Amino acid sequence: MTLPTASEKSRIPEASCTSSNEQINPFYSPFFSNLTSQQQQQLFLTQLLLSGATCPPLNPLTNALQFLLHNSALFLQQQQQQQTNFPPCPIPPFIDYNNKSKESISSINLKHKNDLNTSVPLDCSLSDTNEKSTIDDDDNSPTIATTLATLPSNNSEETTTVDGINLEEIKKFAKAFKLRRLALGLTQTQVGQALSVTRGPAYSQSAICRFEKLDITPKSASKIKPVLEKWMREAELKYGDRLKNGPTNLQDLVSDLNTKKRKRRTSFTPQALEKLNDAFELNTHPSGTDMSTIAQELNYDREVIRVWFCNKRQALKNSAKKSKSNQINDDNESTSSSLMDDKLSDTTNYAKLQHDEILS
DNA sequence: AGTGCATGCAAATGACGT
DNA sequence: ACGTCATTTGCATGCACT
Repeated sequence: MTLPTASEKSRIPEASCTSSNEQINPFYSPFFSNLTSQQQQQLFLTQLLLSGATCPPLNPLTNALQFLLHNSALFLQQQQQQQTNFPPCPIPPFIDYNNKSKESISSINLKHKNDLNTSVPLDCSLSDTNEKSTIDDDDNSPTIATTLATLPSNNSEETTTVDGINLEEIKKFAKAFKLRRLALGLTQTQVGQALSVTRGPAYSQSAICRFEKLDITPKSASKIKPVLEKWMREAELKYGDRLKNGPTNLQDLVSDLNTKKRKRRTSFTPQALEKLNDAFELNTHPSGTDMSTIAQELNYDREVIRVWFCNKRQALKNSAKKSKSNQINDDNESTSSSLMDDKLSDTTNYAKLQHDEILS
C-alpha cells in the first residue's frame, strides 16, 4: 500500500555496496597462501602492529603488504579465539585501495578514524577519547550513557552495577563490538539485516546504533548483548574463511532460518490514520465489533487496530499529564516570584500545600 | 547523489489488573 | 479478553560527509 520510502530506497544500493566491500584482490592471494609458518605469521603480526595498519599505502606494493599483514593477524587471532572468549583484541580493517571506491575508503578512514585508532593497541584497553556525553532529557528510564555520565570518575565496581547489570562491562563490550564490526567492514544496517535472518531475536540498525552509543537502558542492553556476542563470534569465523577463500555473499554469514520475531512495525497510510483519528474523536473506546469493522474497512489486523487505540489513549493521557505539569511549573514560578519578598511563611506553606495537593 | 549513523515518534510488547 | 502503564524497539528521516 505505502510507497517505498527514502530509507527503503537507500537500502537497495547498500546491498551492492556490500559486495564491493567483500572484494579481495586476487592478485595478492598467492602471497597469503605461502604463509604457513608460525614464525612468519608472528613476524607479520609484529610488523602490522608496528606499521600502523590504517594508513593509506603509497603504492600497490604497500597495499599488498598490508593485505598480508592483515590476514595473518586475523588468522592468528582466530586461533587465539578458539581458546579464549570474545572479545579478542581488535584488528584494523584491510582496505583494498586498488578495488575500493574512494568514498568507502574515506568513510571508513575518516568517519571512524578515532575508533580504529583506539583499536590498534594489543591490550584492548578502552580509552574514552571520542566519548560524547549524552546527557539529554529527564527521561524516567535512564540510559547507560546517562547513568555512567552522572557517576564520579573514580567509580568503583559496585557503583557501576544497576540491577545486577555491570554497566562498565557492557560499555567495554559495546566498544569492542563496534571496533570488531568496523574491522570486519560491516555497517550497522548490515549487522541488523544479518540478525534478522538468524535464529533468535533480531535488532534493527537503530537498535545497534543505540547499543553502541549506550543510548539504551541497562536491562535492554543485557538482553541485546548476548545476541550480538553470539552473532559476532559466528560472523568472525565465517568472515575468516571468506578472507582466505575469496568473495562470498553476506548471506553466508547466516545459517539459521527464521523463528518467531517481533512483529514488524506497521506503517499506517495517511488515509488510514485520518480515518483512525476520526474514529478516535468519536469514540476513544470502540467496542470489539466496532474495531473489527474499522479493521475490515482499512484492511489491517484487528489486533493492530486495537493496539493503535491503546497507544492513542496512552499518548493522549501522557500529553495531558505533561501539559498539566508544565502549567503547575509555570504557576509555581509566578507564585514563588510574587512571594519572594513575603517574610511570612504562612502563604508559602499554603502554596506548598496546594502544590502537593495538585501533585498527589 | 550516495552512504552510514543518529534520533523522534509511535507501534509492539510485557506485566499486571479487572 | 481486554484495559492501563511502562518500556522496548523500528521506521522514517535528518544530518554529516564524501
